[in-house]
Amino acid sequence: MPDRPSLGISKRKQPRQARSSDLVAAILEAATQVLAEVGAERFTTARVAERAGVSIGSLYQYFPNKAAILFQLQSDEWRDTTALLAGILQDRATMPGDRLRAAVHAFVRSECVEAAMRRALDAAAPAYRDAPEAAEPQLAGTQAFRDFLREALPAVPEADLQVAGAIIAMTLGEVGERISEAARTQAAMEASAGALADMLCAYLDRLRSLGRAGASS
Amino acid sequence: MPDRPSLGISKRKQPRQARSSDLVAAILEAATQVLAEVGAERFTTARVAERAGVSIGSLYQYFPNKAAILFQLQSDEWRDTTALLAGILQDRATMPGDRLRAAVHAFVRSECVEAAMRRALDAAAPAYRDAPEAAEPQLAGTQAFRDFLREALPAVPEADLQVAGAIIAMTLGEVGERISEAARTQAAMEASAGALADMLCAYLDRLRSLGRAGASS
Amino acid sequence: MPDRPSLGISKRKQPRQARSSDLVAAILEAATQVLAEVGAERFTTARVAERAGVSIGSLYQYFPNKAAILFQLQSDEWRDTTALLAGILQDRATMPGDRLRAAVHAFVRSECVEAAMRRALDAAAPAYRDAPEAAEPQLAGTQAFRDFLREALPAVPEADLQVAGAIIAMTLGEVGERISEAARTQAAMEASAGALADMLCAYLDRLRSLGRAGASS
Amino acid sequence: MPDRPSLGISKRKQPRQARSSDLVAAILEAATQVLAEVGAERFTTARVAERAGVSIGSLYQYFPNKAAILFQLQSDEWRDTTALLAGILQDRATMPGDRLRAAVHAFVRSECVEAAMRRALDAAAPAYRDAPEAAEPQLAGTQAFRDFLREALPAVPEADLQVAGAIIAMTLGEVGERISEAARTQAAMEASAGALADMLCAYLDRLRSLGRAGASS
DNA sequence: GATGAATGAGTTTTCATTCAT
DNA sequence: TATGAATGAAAACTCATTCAT
Repeated sequence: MPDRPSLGISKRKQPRQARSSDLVAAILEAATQVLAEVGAERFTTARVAERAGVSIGSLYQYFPNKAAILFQLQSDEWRDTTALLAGILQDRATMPGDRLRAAVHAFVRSECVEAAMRRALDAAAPAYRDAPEAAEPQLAGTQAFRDFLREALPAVPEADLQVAGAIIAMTLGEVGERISEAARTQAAMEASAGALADMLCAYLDRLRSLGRAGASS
Repeated sequence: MPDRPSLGISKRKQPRQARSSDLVAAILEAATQVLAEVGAERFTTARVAERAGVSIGSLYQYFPNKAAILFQLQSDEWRDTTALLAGILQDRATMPGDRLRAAVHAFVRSECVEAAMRRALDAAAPAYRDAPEAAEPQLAGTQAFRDFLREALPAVPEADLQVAGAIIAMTLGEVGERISEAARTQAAMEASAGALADMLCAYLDRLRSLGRAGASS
Repeated sequence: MPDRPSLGISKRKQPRQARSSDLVAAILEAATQVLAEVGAERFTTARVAERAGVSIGSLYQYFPNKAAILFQLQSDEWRDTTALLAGILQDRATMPGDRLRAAVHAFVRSECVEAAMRRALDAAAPAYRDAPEAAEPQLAGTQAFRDFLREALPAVPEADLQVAGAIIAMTLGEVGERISEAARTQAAMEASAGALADMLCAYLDRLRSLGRAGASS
Repeated sequence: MPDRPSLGISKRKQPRQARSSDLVAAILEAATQVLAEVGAERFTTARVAERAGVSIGSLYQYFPNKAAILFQLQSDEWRDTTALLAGILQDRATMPGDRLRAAVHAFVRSECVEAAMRRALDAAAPAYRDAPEAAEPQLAGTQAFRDFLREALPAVPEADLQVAGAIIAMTLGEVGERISEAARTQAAMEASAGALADMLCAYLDRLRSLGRAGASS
C-alpha cells in the first residue's frame, strides 16, 4: 500500500537546529515549485527531494509521508490568508461593509497570484484531507469572521453569528477561489469579486436589520 | 494511471443494444459504489470492472479510459442537479425568494444524500477536469440561474444578471456542497442551509432594489 | 497467450467465391494501409478489420491469425519483386552486367516507393518469420539469380553458381533495402545504388574470369 | 509496451559505485539471456528483472525504459564488432584484400556465435530504432571501412570512398548476418562467407583499378 | 544524522482470439 | 456465414517508503 498514509501527518520532529529548519524550508519551497510545475498528479516525494537538493531519506526524516508535506503547504497558505483577512476585518477605522468588501478583493487577488498552486493543492487535498489536523486551519479562518461579525453586529445573538460567520467564510473561500480560477481577464475578475462582495454585504446588512429588529429566527 | 490520459474522454462506442446499455449502466453503478467505498484515491478500473461483474476488457470497450467513467458520473450528477434546480426555480406560482430558498434546501439535501460520492468525485476531478467536455455542464447549471434572475429581476440589465447569476450558481454549488460535507447533524445542516438561503435572498433583494433604482454600478 | 500463433499460417480456407476473394483482398489492402499508417507496433487485427469494413470475426474466417496477414503481405511483395527482377535478368538482348545494374536500380527504386511499408513489414517479421512457409519465397528470389548466373556464366560449375546466386540475391535484397531506407536524397540513393551495382558487377566479372580460367576453388 | 516509449533512451543514472555497475551488468547479462531464450516478442522488463535477480524497480532505476536495455545491448555488440573489424582492417602487415577477407570470416563467425541473440535484437530494433542515439554506432562501423579504403586505395577520390565504404560496411553487416542465420552447416557457412569475401574483394580490386585509371565517375 | 539504492505491489491499458447469437 | 461483444492475461512503468551503509 504505497499510497495510504498509515499514520498521522504531524511533523515527525520539531526541528530545533538552524540546519534542520533550513532543510524543512527548502523542502517546502521545493514542494511548492514541484506542485506548480508538474501538478498534483505527478507530485512525488522523489521530485521534491531532488528539487530541494536533499536526499529522499532526509525528506522522510522531517516529514512522515507525502501528505504531511502537502498539508504543511496548505496550512501555511491558510495561515497567511487568515492573517491577511483578519488584518483587514479588524480595522475599526473602516466601516464593516467596506472592510468586508476589501477582504473579498484582497482574497481574490491573493488567490489569483498563486492560482496554479492553489489548484494543485486542491487536487492534492484527498491526500491530506482526512487527517484530523486538517480540520483546524479552516476554523481559524472562520474565527476571524466571527470576531468581525460580533463587532459589526453586536445585537445579533451569538448562535446566529456562529452560523453566519461560517457561511461567510465558506463563501469567501470557495467562491473567491472559483472566481480566481475562472476569470480570464482582470476586469472579469474584478467584476465577479465585486458581485461577491455585494452579496456578502447584502447579507451583512440583512443580518444587521434582523438583529436590530430583535428577532433571531 | 501511468498518468497521461492519452486522449479524449468521450464514449468509445454508443451502446445501441439493450445488452450494451445494461453493461454501461452496470459499470457506472459499480463505479459509484467503488467511489463511495474506497474513495477517489483507490478508485481503479480493475475494481470497477470487478464490482460490475464485467471483464476489464469490456469496461474498456465502453469507456476509453478511467477519466471517462468519472466524467460520466459527474455529468449525470450535474444533469440531475440542474434539472432539480431548474424545476424549482421556474415555478412562477411561488415567489422568487421562496424559490431560491427552496432551491438551496433541495440542493443541500440532495448533496447530503450522496455526500461521500460527491466528495470522491471532487477528489477525482483532476483526472477529467482538463477535458474540453468538462466545461459545459457547469455553464448549463449557470443558465438556470440566469433565467431565474431575468424573470425575477426584469429591471436589472442583462450584463449584471450574467455576473450575478454566475455568482449565485457558484455559491450554491460550492457552499452547498461544503455544508453537506461539514454538517454533523441534520439540524446543523438545516441551519447552515437556512443561512445560505438568507444570504442569497438578501442578495436577490439587493439586486432588485438596485435595479429598481435604475443604477447598475 | 494472445500472441503466439499456436498453429500454422496458411490460409484457413481457399476462397472460391467472388465474395470471399473480395473480402481477402479488402483485408490485405486494409492491412497495407494500417501498416503504413500506424506501424508494425500498433498493427492490430481490430484495426485491419475496421479499416477493411469487415467484422473481426470475418477476418478470422479467412486468416487464422495476425501473422498470416502479415505473411501474406510479405509474400505478395516478394512475388512482385521477384517477377520484376526476373523480368530484367532474363532479358537476353542486354548484356549481363547491364541487366544486373538495371536490376539493382529497379529494386532500390521499388523499395523506395514503399519504404514505409517495407520497414513496417520488417518490424513485423518476427510475427511470421518462424512459420515454415516463410522460407520459400526467398528461395524463389534466389532462383532468378541462379538462372541468370547460369546463363551469364556458363563455364562456372553449378555448385559455385548456387552459392554466388544466393550471395547476390541476399546482397541486393538486404543492401538495397538499407539504401532505400537510409538515403535522404534522390541523388544519394542513386549514388549508393550505383556503387552497389558496381560491386555486384565486379563480382560477376570476377566469377566469369575465374570460371573461364577453369579453376573453381 | 503500452507502446509509446515516452522519451529518450539514455541511461537514467550513471552507475558510479561498484554495486551499481554490478547491477547494470547483471541486468544486461540477464537481458541477453532472456532475449536468446524467449525471443524479442516475449522479452519483457519483468522477465529481465527476474532473471537478473533484481526487482523491477531497480531495473527502472538504471534504464528508463525497455528500449534502453535493448539499445544498450545492441550498442555493446556494435562496439565489440567494430573493434574486432577495425583491428583486422588496420593490420598493414597484411595485404588489403586478405584483410578484407579475414574481416568477413571473423564477422560471420562472431555473428554465428550469438546468432540467436542477434536475431532477437534485430526483431527488437523497432523499439529503439527511432531514438536519436541509435544512429551513431553504425556510422562508427562505417568509419573503420572508410579508413581502410583510404589506405588501400589512396588514388580514389574521397567522395567515392565515402560511398564505397558505406556499401562495403552495409554488405558485410547485413549479408554477413544473413549468412550466419541461414547457414545450416559449418561448411556451408564458410562457403558463403568465402563468396561474400570474393565479392567484396572483387569490388576492392575494381575500385583500385578505376582509381588508378584516374577516372572517378 | 544523512544517503540513496532497493523494493514490489499496484495502475492503466491493449489486443489476439473466441463463440454465442 | 457473419457479427462484434466479451475475455483476461500481459505488459510497461511509477512511487511511497524503508533500511543498510
